Amino acid sequence: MEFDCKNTRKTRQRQVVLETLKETTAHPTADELYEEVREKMPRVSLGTVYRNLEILSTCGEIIKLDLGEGKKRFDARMDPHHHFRCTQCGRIYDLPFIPVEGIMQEAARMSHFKVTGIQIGFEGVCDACLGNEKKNTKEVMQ
Amino acid sequence: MEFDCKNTRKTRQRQVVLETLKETTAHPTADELYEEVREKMPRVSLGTVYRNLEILSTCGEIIKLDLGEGKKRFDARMDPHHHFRCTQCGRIYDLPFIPVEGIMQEAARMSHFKVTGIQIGFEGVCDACLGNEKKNTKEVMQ
DNA sequence: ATTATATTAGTAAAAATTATCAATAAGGAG
DNA sequence: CTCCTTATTGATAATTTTTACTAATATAAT
Repeated sequence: MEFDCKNTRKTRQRQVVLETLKETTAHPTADELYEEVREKMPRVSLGTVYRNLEILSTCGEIIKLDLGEGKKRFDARMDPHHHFRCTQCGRIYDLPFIPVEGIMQEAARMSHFKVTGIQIGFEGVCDACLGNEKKNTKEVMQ
Repeated sequence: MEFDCKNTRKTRQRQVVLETLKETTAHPTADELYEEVREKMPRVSLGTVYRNLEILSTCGEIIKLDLGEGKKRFDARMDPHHHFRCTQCGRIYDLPFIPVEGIMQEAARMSHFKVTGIQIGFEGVCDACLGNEKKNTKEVMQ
């Protein structure tokens, strides 16, 4: 039942998926990453990208993000940090880490539940959109 | 382009959707709420439930939640509070509000972005699952 | 080299959500 | 109340995102 990360094999596909994700800071979706991986491995399948992203995140090599867009995004940056989504251009930015242990402890204290994780997503308007309102979504996306 | 909440009509379907959501604290998905609404209005369509949940949340009458499950949930409780998802039984619990202005200001200060919103979702193990580990998912869901 | 099995490509299917459209009904004007 | 505009509905199709299936292949241990 439990997935065993020690029994995974170092396949070429999995290496390319991880390596390609590490090359970007754009927090791509599975489909977006698939397009990039295809440039290196034209015969790779979308299912393989999905499967490897799932395995890599389960095994703690990458992070699976859900910023409330109805699809998942992935991030190979593993040091503690937060994410910010610009509501105008849709870009996802990294934000430096802000300690959240206090909030988690407070939540645990009030609920008596065992709080093991916290998902924080910031949203607002990014520098580019603040300074240049006339750029539309298409022009600044990705 | 911008949706105008003042031009909406008070339809029977919209009223029943809102009223039904207000009757529960289970944070139902659109599909789950559809089943409940059908008991009062057997001929209502799933699309109507989706559409009204979208309109009601856009107009600030309910809250749309995304706790990273790959589907949206809805909440008619409008006072400030947080959400906790039990990773064992899947239930969503309300948690009292914990002030988050400090974190938002810190994020804005570090990024120089305009931070307008923050999504926080806690996860862990709830009281019921902590105290009674042998209950499985099926038994305790909903 | 042999072997066990994790993984793959390709495809189908599932799940969640959105779009389409003729028919209906809300709500304002007269 | 009646007429009229148009927001909304039910029914269904289509889209989007993700997962499942399967025979063939590749990985890594023996």
